[in-house]
Amino acid sequence: MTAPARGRRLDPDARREEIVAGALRLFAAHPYAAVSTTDLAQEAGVARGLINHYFGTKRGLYLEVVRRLTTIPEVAVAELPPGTVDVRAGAAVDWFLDAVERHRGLWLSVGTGAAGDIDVDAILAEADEIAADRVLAALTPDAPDDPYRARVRSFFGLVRSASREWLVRGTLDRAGTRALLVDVLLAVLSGPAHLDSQV
Amino acid sequence: MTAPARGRRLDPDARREEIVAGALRLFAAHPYAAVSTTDLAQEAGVARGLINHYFGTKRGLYLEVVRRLTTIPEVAVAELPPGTVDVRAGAAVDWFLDAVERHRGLWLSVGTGAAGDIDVDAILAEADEIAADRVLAALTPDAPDDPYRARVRSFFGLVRSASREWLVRGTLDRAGTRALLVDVLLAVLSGPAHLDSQV
DNA sequence: TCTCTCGTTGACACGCTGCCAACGACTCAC
DNA sequence: GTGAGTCGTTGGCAGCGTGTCAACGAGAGA
Repeated sequence: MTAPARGRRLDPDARREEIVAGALRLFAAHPYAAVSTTDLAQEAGVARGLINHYFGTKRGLYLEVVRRLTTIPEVAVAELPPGTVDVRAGAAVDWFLDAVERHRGLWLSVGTGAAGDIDVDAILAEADEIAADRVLAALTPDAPDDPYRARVRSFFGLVRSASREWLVRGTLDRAGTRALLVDVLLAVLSGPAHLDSQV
Repeated sequence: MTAPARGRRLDPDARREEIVAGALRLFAAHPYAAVSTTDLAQEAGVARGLINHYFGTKRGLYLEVVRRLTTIPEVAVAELPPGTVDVRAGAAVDWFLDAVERHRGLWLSVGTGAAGDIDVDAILAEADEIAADRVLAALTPDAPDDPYRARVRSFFGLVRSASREWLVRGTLDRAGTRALLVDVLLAVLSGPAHLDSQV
């Protein structure tokens, strides 16, 4: 790392990017409260006040980071193989597990680290909404979305828990995680048939 | 509320209880960072320093509160009706939904509010472990626990998400939530049959 | 080279947390 | 009943972290 050349004038967008990138590293490694604005400024090679100038608040910067992380990657599910729902669901799960394995640390810090604050919940809800749309479009293009969307969003909660069992606790291996996610995803999509037989 | 009679000497256990009770109310209503030790002390009718005396840290008190909330209620699943796994799972879900509906605010603040800090995760993991044992003992008393425990713990992640869909977002009604939980619980318990057919 | 714009800096004020020594309510022996 | 000791309780202190703000100066255009 060469000398950051403090005080250099930068394009606002580029500067924002640098700060967000640094914050991404710190928040991925440490919990929110353990990261100070001093740390954030130092990581970005910038004066502390600049954090507030761009993001208003340490919390504002954090929210921006969360938004980046949870926004679904560009590569969609367009390249899923044709076939039965089972096959396509399996492929989707495989794709997801690859992505998680690649960004392991970062993804865990979000799946684990968020929540509790209403703003973070809103961001995660927004991200889940998008992800749910993609899943529904890919796996049940014919059926109406509405009855299933909430079920799929709920499914993402299990996805996060299962990821932790796999990556953090080691109580599931990758194969076991895959099996669980496929089992449950199919169960989620096969309902709400049980609505008829409910008490 | 009568005058708290400040400075009155109390049994340490009773005092701890009062502080925890007050903290319970505050943390249920506001996020962690929005609650100051001053608030906590005032709510318990006590000097601020006493918080540190009993719990060392504001965080210590918070952890104690989380522990109280997540520890599974005394009433076990012993009174589930006999019958097929489907019937018993349905009854268990109904029991759970009743409990959630009753403690709505508190339960949401925990299901939502935790995570991010390793200590909180540990407490929640401990609580989930206990809950998983109860579910397994009630629904699959014969089968060995090990292959299923991680699957059931993952299931709890979906339980939390589905609760939020139901109580917060309103995208699921109680019947729909029940159907989803039963569907997924049965899928979770019917595996890991898919382990054989995995790619 | 001069000037203007605005990205950037550093110091200031304030709130919150954890620490600690002194206070005094309660207990128990006499 | 009275005195002394115990320990629950208090309030102020020191340090840290955050948000604000006025001033600086790097870069662009004339």
